[in-house]
Formats: sequence, structure tokens, C-alpha cells
Amino acid sequence: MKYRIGEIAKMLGVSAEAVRYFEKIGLIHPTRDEESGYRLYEVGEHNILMRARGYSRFGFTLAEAAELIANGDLADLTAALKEREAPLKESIRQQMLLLRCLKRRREHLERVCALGERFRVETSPPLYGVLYRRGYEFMQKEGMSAQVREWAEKKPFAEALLVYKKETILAGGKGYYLGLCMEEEFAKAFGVDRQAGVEYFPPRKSVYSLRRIPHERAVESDLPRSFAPTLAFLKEQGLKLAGDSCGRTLHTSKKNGEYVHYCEQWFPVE
Amino acid sequence: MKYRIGEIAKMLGVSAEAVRYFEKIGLIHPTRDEESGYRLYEVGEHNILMRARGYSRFGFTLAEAAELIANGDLADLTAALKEREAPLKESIRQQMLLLRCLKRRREHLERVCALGERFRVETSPPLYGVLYRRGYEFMQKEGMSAQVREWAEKKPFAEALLVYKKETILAGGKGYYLGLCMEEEFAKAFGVDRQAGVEYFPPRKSVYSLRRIPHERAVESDLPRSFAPTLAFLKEQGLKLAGDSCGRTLHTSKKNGEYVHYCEQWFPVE
DNA sequence: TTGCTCCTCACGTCACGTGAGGTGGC
DNA sequence: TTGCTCCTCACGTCACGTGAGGTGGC
Repeated sequence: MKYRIGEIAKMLGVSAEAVRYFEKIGLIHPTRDEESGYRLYEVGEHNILMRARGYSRFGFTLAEAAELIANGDLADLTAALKEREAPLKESIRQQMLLLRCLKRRREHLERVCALGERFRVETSPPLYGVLYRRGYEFMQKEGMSAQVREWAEKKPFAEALLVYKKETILAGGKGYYLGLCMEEEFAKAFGVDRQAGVEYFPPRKSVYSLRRIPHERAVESDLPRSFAPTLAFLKEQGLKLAGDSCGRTLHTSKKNGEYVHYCEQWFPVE
Repeated sequence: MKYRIGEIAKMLGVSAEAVRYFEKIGLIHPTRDEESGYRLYEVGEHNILMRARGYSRFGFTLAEAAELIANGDLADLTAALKEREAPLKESIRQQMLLLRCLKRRREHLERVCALGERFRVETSPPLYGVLYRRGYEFMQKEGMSAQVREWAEKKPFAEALLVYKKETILAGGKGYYLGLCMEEEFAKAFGVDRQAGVEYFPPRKSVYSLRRIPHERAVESDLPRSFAPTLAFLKEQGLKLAGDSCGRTLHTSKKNGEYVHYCEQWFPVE
């Protein structure tokens, strides 16, 4: 008994085009009906396609599956399966971390959006970070770009970090630093918490503010003005700035053709 | 300060070609050095690329990341992150099941390969299965192809099932059935254990045999011959065949241009 | 005749990688 | 001059999906 492509595709749960592709890469070699030119398949070919599908789900490419089926004995199969274990394990580890990160990020966004742009006093989260940019220029430190590259590869666990020095804030000055930071949990998971050159920002009683900073070019010139409400709030509450301020850029997007940065910032107080 | 493509690529940990691609899809719009034609980047563009990288790791395409950055506010970002949670969770669940399956399969292969083709008495594993093929033809049952399709999509958890009726074995006949089976753990995880039309093969005291069955065409004609050693072993041990035999095809590959099936079979005994 | 299935090309997807052949910068 | 960086095509990857335009089968 011979079957046409549609029947084979239906039994496999794939498209006829997919079955033609399996032929193209050499997994199967259906015969042809001389008159109609239709492809004709035997049950054995369905069998091979089932098997290849199973192997491809284990993470092999169809070419690798075809190779196992063409030339692999039980020992080859066993070895091939064993080789897939470590990458799959690692992928699961990464995805579990990613899910935690995704949830935390979303919950954090919901919390800060609900509270809006009002100031409030809270304890800042423990953060680890590296700085690589001062104002509009990359900083030139020994071996910096390798470290930044390493942290950049840890995105989205690594987030945009924004630091203002205490003196700058108080003096109404213009300097700021940009970098990458990680929450303590992830910094420890990736082992960057004890890396040389990494700064630790411990939890501190702080004034939290969420601001929309117009666009890149406006940051420096707007700095003194942007600090004014914060400084006013500190004064009103009888609080004193007690150190450098760190924060994260939660998102960046265009408004009326210009980039706007959604920045949260913790201003430590005594 | 303007930077060239190599510097930006290095800070991001990607290739220059990747940075050009980010421009092509409209994430960034570097200016050009009029004389050399070199692309020139500002730190803000590095910033955008970092952000896009983070979003793409969360599972967004670069186009989606670009859209979030071009038009998404904090609420859009929050909603987009939330939408990623369920698929990521599901992916983790699938991969954890897959890892268990991969390990079990590999360990089983190691065990049976170590013992080789000797007969032995053991308890068969509990299996759930559907039959869809008798000899060289698909069976025509009501709604069968939908069920087979469903099981085929569960590959590699679903494995090739081979069933011989007791009468066939004893009479030296030629019939056999092919289908898909799942180990109890996976059948329960996918909820197919209580599906209509699914057969249950309970654990039974059995004679286990691992055979290499030459090729598709040889199966039927070789059947009586292939059962002979098993029947001889049963007789020698004073055992009596007590029911239909089920088994799995562990692998299929070519030897000298012909397919060979590596089949394990449990012959239940009293 | 109608509706379905099948055929072959060719091009698209996603995020780039890989040459090929040529130029700028120190 | 040398070695490095950059440029623009164009084509490849992986497992197919999507038409376009045409034919076979009942």
C-alpha cells in the first residue's frame, strides 16, 4: 500500500511542504506515480519521519537526525543523547533565572507605576554594578571594555545603572555616570558579586523618585533643575542627603520624536 | 564624542555586522563621516542597543524590542513583559520533561546495550499506547488519524510501539501492530492515560529480548523465524507465554543500505 | 464542472555569519 | 608599505511557510 503526501502529512501532524522538505534533506526518498507525478510513500517512510521528529525534539538538527538514522548504531545514539544533556540542563537553568527576572521586573514596574511620580522614603535594594560611561563619553579604564562586554552579555539580568555623586547633586552640578547593575540574587548567581572593579550599593534608607528625563542631550543641562524637586522634598521632610545616588533606567522610548528615559533613583538619607 | 562601529560592537560584545543589522531594522540611525563613509555612533545609540538586547533576551524579536523602544511607555512594557511569562513557564515545563525523558532514554539504552542480546526474565514497564498500523498498512479507525497526530506531536515522549498477539507468536503467524507508546510518567503528565482508545500495558513478569530486525520488508516473512529463539528460551526455562507481547523500537538505522530496527520486546510469562 | 489535492518554482522568515572585492587611517 | 578597520554587495543558515501559476483525480 502506498500513500500520498497529504495522508503522510496528516498522520505526522505536519504540512505537506514539511514532508517535501524532509525529502529534500535526504531523510526519505519517496517513489513517484509515473502518470501524475505525485509522490508515493510507504509506511516505512512514515516511520522514519516519526523517528526523526523525536530526535529533532531532543535538540538535534534534522541533518543530525538524518545522520543518526543513516549511520548511527545504538552506541552512537546513546552518545548523542548524552551530549544533549548538559546543554539542555544549562538552558533550563537560564530560563528559570530568566523567568524570575521577568516576574520581578514586571512586579517592580507595576509597583512603581501605581505609586507614580510621588517621592517616598524607602530602603533601596542591594545592587552590584560597574560604571563605564561618564556623561557622553565612555570611560577609559584598564580592561574595562572586557568587563562591560561580560556584563552586557548578562542582559537582561544586568540593567542600566545611573549614578550621581552627592557633591554634584548638592552643588547643582552636571556630572553623572552610567553603567550596568544587577540585583544581589542575580549577581550571586552569575558570580559577579566578588569581581574586581564591581561596586556594591548596599540597601539604605532613601528617598525614591521616578522621573521621566527628556532626552539624552537634555540630561546634563537639565540636571540642576531636575534635582530641585527632590532637594525641596528633602528639605520639607527635614532629611539630609547622605551619599551618592544610584538608580536604574526602567525603559527608554520616544515621545514626539525624542527619547525619554524612565529613571528611578534612590537618594540616600540619614 | 563619536564612536566607530568596532568600538560600539566591542562594548556590546557583538560583531560589527550585528551592529549594521540593528541599523537595518531601524533600531538606531548612526550618522556618517562624510569623508570616509564610516558610521559614527553616539553613546545614546549604544544605550539603545543595550536595552534592545535585554528585551530580546526576554523573548521579544528585535522588531518587537524596536517597537517598545520607539512607541512603548511603561504600561506597554509592563504588559509586554507579562505576556512573556506564560510561554516561558510552559517552555521550562517542557524542557524539564524533555530532560527527564532524555536521561531515562540514555540510561535505558546503556542498560540494554550492556546486557546485549541475551534473554532474561524481568518485569515489563507500565506503558500506554495507541495502535495505528497493522503490517504494512495504516489501520482505518474512526477518528484515528487525529489521535495519532496528537500522539505524534508528543514525540519524543511518545515512542514507537510494536505489538504481537499471543496467538500469532504461538502459531508462527505473520501479523504485527505498530503504534506509539508512552511511559506511565509521561502519559500522566500529558493526560493521555485516560484518553479513549488508549491501551494500557501493565507491568508483567516477562522475557525481555533485544533484537535487530533486518528491514521493513523482512519483518513479516522473518517473523516466525525471529520468534524461534524466544520460544526456545521459554521452553528451556519451563515458562509459558501468557499474553500479547509489546515492545519498543529503540532506534532505526541503515546497515549496508538496508534499514535495521533495534527492537526490544517483552513476552509476558506466567 | 467543482472542489480538492498535488506539482514546481521562487521568495520570505530571523538574526545575523561569511566571504569577495575594495577603500580609509595611522 | 603594512596591518587594521571599515565599506557594500550577495549569498548562506534552519525548518519550513506563503503565494503564483498550473495540473491530476473523483
